[in-house]
Amino acid sequence: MKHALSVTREQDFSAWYQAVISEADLAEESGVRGCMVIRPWGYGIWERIQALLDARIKATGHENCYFPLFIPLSYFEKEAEHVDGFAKEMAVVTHHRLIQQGGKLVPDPTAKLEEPLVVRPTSETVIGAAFSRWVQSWRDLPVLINQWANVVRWEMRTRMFLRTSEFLWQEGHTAHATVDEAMDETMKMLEVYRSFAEECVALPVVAGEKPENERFPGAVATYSIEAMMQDGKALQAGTSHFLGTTFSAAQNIKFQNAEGVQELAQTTSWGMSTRMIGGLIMVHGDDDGLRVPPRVAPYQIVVVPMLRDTDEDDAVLAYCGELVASLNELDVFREPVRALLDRRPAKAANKRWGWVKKGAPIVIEVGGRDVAGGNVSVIRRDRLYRADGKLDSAIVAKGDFLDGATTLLTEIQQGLFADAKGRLDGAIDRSIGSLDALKAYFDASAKPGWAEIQWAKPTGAALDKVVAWLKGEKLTLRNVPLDAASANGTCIFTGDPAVERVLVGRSY
RNA sequence: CGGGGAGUAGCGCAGUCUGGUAGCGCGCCUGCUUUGGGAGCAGGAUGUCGCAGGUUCGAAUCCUGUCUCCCCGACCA
Repeated sequence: MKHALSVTREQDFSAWYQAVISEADLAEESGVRGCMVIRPWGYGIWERIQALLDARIKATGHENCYFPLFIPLSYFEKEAEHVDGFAKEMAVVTHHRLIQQGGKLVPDPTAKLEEPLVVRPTSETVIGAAFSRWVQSWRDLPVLINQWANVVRWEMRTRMFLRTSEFLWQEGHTAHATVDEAMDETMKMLEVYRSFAEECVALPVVAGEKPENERFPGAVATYSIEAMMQDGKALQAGTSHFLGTTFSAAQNIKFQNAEGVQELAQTTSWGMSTRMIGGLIMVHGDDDGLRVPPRVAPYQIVVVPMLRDTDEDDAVLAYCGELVASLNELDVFREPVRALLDRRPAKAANKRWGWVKKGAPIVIEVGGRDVAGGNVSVIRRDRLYRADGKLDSAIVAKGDFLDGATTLLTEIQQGLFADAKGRLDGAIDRSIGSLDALKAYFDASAKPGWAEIQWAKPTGAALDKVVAWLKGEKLTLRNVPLDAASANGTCIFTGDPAVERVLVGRSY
C-alpha cells in the first residue's frame, strides 16, 4: 500500500508530525523564531474550535471581552511566584520609535519607554487590575469573563502548534465571593474542556489535578485534561486553575460582604490553546495525513468533479453543484453541513489526494459515469483502504448518499473517538507497584503509554526527590485522575501508605 | 540557553574540501496525446546561493559575525 506521506508514524513520529502539518497545509514557518503562519485549513480548524468552545463558555454564563496586549512591567512585580514562573520567557517592549543609523533602523535612545511593557504571556495581572476596579460589593460577584487572544512566551525550544513563541488561545478569568464557588467554577470549566475535547475534537482525555510541582505559577490548585498521542506521550490539552486569593491579594480585588466586612475575592483562570490542533494531529493523523473529526472540519464533505475537458464537463459540474447545495441544506450536530465543491482547475487525482492529506472527512468524486447513473463515489477518510490495500471508493446512489450523509458524518466522528479512546484505555497500566516495574514498563517499549500508580502525595523536598528521579527516566507526573479508584496500597516512591493514584508518562 | 546537523528555483537535493559563466529531480507554464484512480511526450519559465561584513582580479565555495529551521538536553500551554 502506497501512502500519501513519504514518512510514516512508525519510521519517525516527529518527522511524520511535521510532514502532516506541511502536506495538509496547516501551517508553515514564518522566519520569526518560534512563530508560525497558520494557513487557511489550519486556521479553519481553529475557527471551528473557537466557535464550538465559545458556545460552551457562553452557555456556562461567561461573557467575552478584550484586554490589552501590553502589560506594564510593574504589574508582574506584584506577585512573586507568578513573575518567577514567567520572567524567563517574557518579550519586552522598551522603545516607541526607530531612527536611521548607518542605513539601519535602530531603537531611538531618546524614545525609551518610562516603564517597559511586557507582551502578555497570560493576562491574570492586567485582568486582575480591572477586577479590582469592577468589584466593590458582594453584589458585583461573581465576575465571569473570557477573552480570545494571542499570547507570547519566549520558549527555548519550539514545535509547531505544541509550543510556539506566540500562540492563540482563550483565557477565562473569574472572581467569586467564596472558596466553594471558585472551586465549583474551576471544576465546571475543567468539565467543559473535557466534554469539548471528547465530543467535538474526538480527543479522549483524562481530567485530573496536577501535582504541586506542575501547578500554574501562583495557583492554589491546577487541573488539566491530558490526551495521549499515538506515540504514547501525554499532551496537556487544557488547564483550569483555582487561584485562591493569590492574585486578589496582589491586585487588591476586594469586596464588602453582606456583613459589611472587606474580603479578598477568590479567583480562577482557565485556558485552551492552538496546541489542541497539535493534539488533533497526533491523535487522529495517519500515514496519509490528517483526519479531521467532522465537528471541527472546516469542510466536512468535499466534492471533486472528474473533469475531462469534454462536453460532459458542464453536466458534471451542474450535478456536483446540486449535490453540494443539497448537502448544505442538511443539519448535522445541530449545525448546517459544510460541503464544498472543489472547482479549482487542477487534476482530479491531485485534488483527491490533497483532500485526503488535509483530512476532509468525506471526499465525493463525480465523473460522467456517476452523472449518467445518478451515483456518487464516496471516499471515507477514516477508512481509506480496502482489505486488499486498494483505495476504498464506494459507488452509491446520489439519493442514498444524501439520505445517509449526516449519519455517516456522525459515524466518522464517533469512530475517530472510539478508536482513540480504545488506544488510551488500552495504554494505561494500573498494575505497577514498584519503581523497578515502573522503569521496566517504560524501558520495554517505544510507545509504552502511561502508568497509573499509587503514591503518598509527598510535598516539598520529598516531592522534589520524586520528580528528580522521574526526570532521570524522562518521566513526568501528569495528573491525579478525578475518576481514579481510591488508593489501597503503598506509595511506590516512599513506601508510605498511598493516598491517591497519579498518572506517570512521557510528555510533550 | 548548551551540544550536534542544516539553510542553493515552489519542494527535495548536488556543487563548497581544491574560488573561475548556477546545476539535477519533482513540481510549475505551453502544446499535443491521454482520461475512473497521484498520466505520457516535446518545448519553456523560475535563483539578490539565509542575511551582513571581510579576504580576493574574481566568492555559493575561504574568514568573521548574525538570523532561521531540525535533533538531543535544560525551560514550558
